[in-house]
Amino acid sequence: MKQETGGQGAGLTELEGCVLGMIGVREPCTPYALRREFRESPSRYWSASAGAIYPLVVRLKRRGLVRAKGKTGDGRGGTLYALTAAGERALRAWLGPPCPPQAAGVPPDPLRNRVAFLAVLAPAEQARFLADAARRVRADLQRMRGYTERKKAEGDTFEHLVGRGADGMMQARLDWLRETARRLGLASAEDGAAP
Amino acid sequence: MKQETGGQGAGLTELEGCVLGMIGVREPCTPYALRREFRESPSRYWSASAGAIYPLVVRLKRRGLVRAKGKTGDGRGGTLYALTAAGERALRAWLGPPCPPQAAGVPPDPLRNRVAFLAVLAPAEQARFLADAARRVRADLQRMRGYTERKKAEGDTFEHLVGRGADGMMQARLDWLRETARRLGLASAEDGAAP
DNA sequence: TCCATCATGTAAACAGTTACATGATTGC
DNA sequence: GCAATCATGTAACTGTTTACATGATGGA
Repeated sequence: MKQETGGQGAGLTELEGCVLGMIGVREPCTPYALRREFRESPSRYWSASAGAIYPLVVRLKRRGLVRAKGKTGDGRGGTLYALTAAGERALRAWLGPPCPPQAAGVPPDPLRNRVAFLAVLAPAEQARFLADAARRVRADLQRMRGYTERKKAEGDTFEHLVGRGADGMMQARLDWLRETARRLGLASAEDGAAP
Repeated sequence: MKQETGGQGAGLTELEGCVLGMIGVREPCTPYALRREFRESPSRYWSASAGAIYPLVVRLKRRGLVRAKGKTGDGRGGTLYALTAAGERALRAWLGPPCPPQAAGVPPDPLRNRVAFLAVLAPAEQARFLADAARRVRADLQRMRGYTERKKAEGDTFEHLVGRGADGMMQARLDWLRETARRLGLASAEDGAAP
């Protein structure tokens, strides 16, 4: 999947944009630090694998968007990277405005995909599906809130805002799962919903 | 990107699961009908390209999950497909319960990705970004609501529920953009927000 | 007649995945 | 001394994308 979401001539993948942004806000840093960031993020969308990050950084370097800026102080061979002037321009172009259509549009949701085909299940199974989904969404919401609180405590305003955004989405999904159960005339099996 | 979100031994991509589900709820149908469905969906996540659908259907056929079931009545060479017993089992396994962790987790959001790096913009540009994003989200929300209303009028309960889910997400994003502007101390530039 | 749509494919490119591999360093 | 982490890569694979291609059908 190509996943191009950059505005006009940007030509940046969503992951490339994110990596460029991560380097931008905490220059200079090593690719490994980026990997750690991805690994600790509550979103499991990207794998944070070495096979994704290192070739990507090489790509950005070849395009002249980042440049090596020395090594880490400790003896390990960590290469520090920073944005070039072109890199900063590319980051701004990727960010927008204008916001690319893909970015504003309805975000994908695997749960929504599944509900679309719930007709193939018997009502009792539909109820079980919805109850199970709600339980897991609530669990992930709790995990995520820990992350958000930690970021807030660290004074990271923007990462806190990101967490608030994810929070709102998860809350919306919970409300929607409840509404879905109600509309399908199923016992919603509400056990300990968070306020 | 592999995108495996199937439960346990399912081994189905998200797109494969969706196609299997689409065939399941409206058997029998042609691959072209699936393409039309994707094209008319308010979600622009998948391209609905021939290069995605046809090889995918061939894949499902080779795995014994779908089977050809005659041709369309009109003279065009449309091949109708339907689920096999194994296909129905695979669909149920993909749907869950149990709901795979990837499905319940925080869904990706390009807007959230961008807000994470808003620090590289000056406050005035941040305000412009947020206003532009909100405007576009509102526009997409309107487009999407047309689709949802149409589905409701057609009596398609589940597609209506899917629309309601997307609606909730978009609404949550709008609220969040507003909150973000407020927290950053920016003039939110509220022009004609939908209730 | 002509154009849009129906209908099915193929080919090349590419991003991101899993898995494997190596070596240095820190902490116990 | 040993395990975990730091740090950087490589190799094979696969799903999806863009772009191209063909032919038949329906309506203006």
